[in-house]
Amino acid sequence: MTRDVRRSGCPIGIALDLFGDRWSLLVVRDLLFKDRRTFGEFADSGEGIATNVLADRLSRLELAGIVERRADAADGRRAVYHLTEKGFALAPVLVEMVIWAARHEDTDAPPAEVREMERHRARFMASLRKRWSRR
Amino acid sequence: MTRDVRRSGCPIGIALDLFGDRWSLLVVRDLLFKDRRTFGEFADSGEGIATNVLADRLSRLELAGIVERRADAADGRRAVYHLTEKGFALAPVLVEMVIWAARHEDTDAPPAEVREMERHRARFMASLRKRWSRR
DNA sequence: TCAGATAACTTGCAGATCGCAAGTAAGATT
DNA sequence: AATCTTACTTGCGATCTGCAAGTTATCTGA
Repeated sequence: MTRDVRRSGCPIGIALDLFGDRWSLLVVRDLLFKDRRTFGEFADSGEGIATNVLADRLSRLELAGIVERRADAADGRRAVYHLTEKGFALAPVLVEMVIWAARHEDTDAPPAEVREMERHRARFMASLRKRWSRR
Repeated sequence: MTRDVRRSGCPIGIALDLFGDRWSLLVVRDLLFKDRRTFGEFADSGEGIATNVLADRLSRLELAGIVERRADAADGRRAVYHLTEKGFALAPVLVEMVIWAARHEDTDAPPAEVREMERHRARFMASLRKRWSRR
């Protein structure tokens, strides 16, 4: 991923500079919807990201201020990742992606949940924020 | 881009299989917000996509049913691309990306327009749909 | 009518990135 | 002390990207 230069001032271009690839948003998804927080949990999240690529994405996301890395006080080996406010603010993007994919592709998303997030976006966002805020 | 296999049933994973890269959503953006419709217009859209990559992305987007390619009746050289309904349905994803980037990065997006799309999402979507429907 | 232009790609190639397997280093567990 | 776990890093072949230069079909102006 060669995007160390910002190629335009277009907000979509800039966003894609930061997370326009196969993996970055999957990490954000893990942090937002699943309760995965560690390197190992991301690596085992089922889609088969290579560990070198995962390490690269985590450091890019951290550099972008989307993710924050904290050392685990209880276990010195462990690093715990969290979404920053800026990272959490990507939730609407992910929610719209889920709604889109659920409608137009064949997914595993439970239809009831998708309908809930679609019809009561604000309520759903509030519940996400609640979970996120006790990070 | 090697994503000819669907790696999971996760809606976000599936969405990223289809457009998780640096360029695909920029083509959708050009079709949705700018009025670019031809290969040459996409190629000259400023972010510097290589023509071989553009050709690849257009054919993938077409295969995914996001974009439709039509021969121009008036000019036999020209191909005109359009968003399908499925492609247009990505508008909320792009809108949320614009809002996110405008708030968290330094972009060229006019603040007034961003505020408009943020405070009156439904109205903004309706105006986009109107433009799109006379495609 | 025919010699350019033009549009939409395709090709070739070097360099960057990816996926995979196998390390490594530091800290925890037994 | 030996082993396990966790978070990475390294090496390498395969794939993808960016860049420049074609190619083909169609249009346009003299």
